[in-house]
Amino acid sequence: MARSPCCDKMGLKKGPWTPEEDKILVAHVQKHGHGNWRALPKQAGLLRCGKSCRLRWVNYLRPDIKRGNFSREEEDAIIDLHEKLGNRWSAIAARLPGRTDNEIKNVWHTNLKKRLKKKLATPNSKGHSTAAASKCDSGTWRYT
DNA sequence: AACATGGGCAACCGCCAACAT
DNA sequence: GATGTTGGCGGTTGCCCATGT
Repeated sequence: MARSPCCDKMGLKKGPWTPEEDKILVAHVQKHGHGNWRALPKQAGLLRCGKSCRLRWVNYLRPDIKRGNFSREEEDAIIDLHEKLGNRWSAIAARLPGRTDNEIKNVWHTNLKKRLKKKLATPNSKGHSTAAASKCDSGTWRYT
């Protein structure tokens, strides 16, 4: 299938978004919506590709996004959903209002790292590899 | 006080599926 | 039905900051 020549276009900005760009994007989306991400940056006067705009909006600028630390309940929900759904971050995010797939993915990776470290530090269950994880009834994780 | 290391997060890349022509 | 376009998703990378040495 054809690949979309998105960010490789010359003259498009990459890297962190500035507050000015955020303002422009928010104002444009609130006024016109985001029917066409590809056309949006041109209409809004942003030197970004549509993908970049969409990502910024979905992961950071959306008004319904809940910022800040994850509660214990949310973490438990992520763990539970991950067990059921696997790495379907968007599906998990859909069940956690105000959270984005990117955020959940980040949390998972950092938590997984922590848990792996913990597990290696306290090898109370011998012979487990690190290939897969499963939840025990106590809420702790086994990497089998 | 300076440097090294690790963690957390935002953003990018590449692929795929759905839709349009 | 074939081809092109767009949006969406998951994996990965790079930067910044906090902490340790």
